[in-house]
Amino acid sequence: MPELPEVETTRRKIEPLLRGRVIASVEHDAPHKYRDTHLAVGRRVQGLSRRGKYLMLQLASADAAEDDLHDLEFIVHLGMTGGFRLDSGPHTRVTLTLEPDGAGDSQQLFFHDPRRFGKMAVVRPGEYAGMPTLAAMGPEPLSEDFIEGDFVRLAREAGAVKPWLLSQKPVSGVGNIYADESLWQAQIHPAQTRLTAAEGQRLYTAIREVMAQAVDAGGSSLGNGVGNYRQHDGLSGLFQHEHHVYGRAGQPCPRCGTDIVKTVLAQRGTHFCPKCQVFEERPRS
DNA sequence: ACAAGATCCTGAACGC
DNA sequence: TGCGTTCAGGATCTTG
Repeated sequence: MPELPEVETTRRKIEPLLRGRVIASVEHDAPHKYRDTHLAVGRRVQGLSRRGKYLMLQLASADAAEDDLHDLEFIVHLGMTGGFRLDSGPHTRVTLTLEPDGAGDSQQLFFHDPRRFGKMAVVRPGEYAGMPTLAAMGPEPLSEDFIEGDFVRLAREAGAVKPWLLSQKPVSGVGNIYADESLWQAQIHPAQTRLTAAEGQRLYTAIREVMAQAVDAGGSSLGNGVGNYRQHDGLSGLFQHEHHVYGRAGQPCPRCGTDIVKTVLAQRGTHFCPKCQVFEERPRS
């Protein structure tokens, strides 16, 4: 469920609750999904960062100064349905308890994850063996590391463009919703292979624009389904109101009025405009 | 090397 | 109302 905009929104919202606090306990079952969390106990959260759809809490010793380097990373992946909440509930999978800070701030944060696809692990900084997607993560779409020329060059050799984006290798953080939205904006068919330079440039720009707008809107919250993304305080994102194709099968394309089509590509629901996004056969030469 | 499929899970929505 | 089927925003491992 959560893609870059939802994970970034989560980061911004929970960082003030965690920064500077010492972790008193991390309680959960299913240790294979939440690895080495005991290493976080007694450590201070120096800050929260994000890579693609992964959140990482920087941990240092409890007596570390504010600007000391962290020596552990507490990595969180929200999976399809994970999110942090201020209250526990039937789908609470992990309970994070903080040492009192004397300011009366909340002492617990609950990781809620109905489908249990979320994962956590405490590792030494940068040690991402066992997390191949994170280890091979492409550049952040909203950073200076995301370079148009590099992206266009890679896209010329790529297979079907949507699965290629979902691999997280050409660029990080793009999931099913934002892949469909970016491809619609760039007017490229989701199954198109071997993008032209013009297509690659349009897609590069579209990804940056769509991601920036979605982050500004606090991400997308969809329907009432099990995977409905919510912020820790129960608030919804607003970007679902800006969707042009995702979840709009049978409704008119905002650009040309043709009915939006939904198909399945790489086992993912895929929405596009059959008139604006035309597939062209481009065999490997 | 790459693509396609199966797998991990649960619950909401839909059809009969 | 009740039951079975289908579907869901992701990552990863196996198979071809």
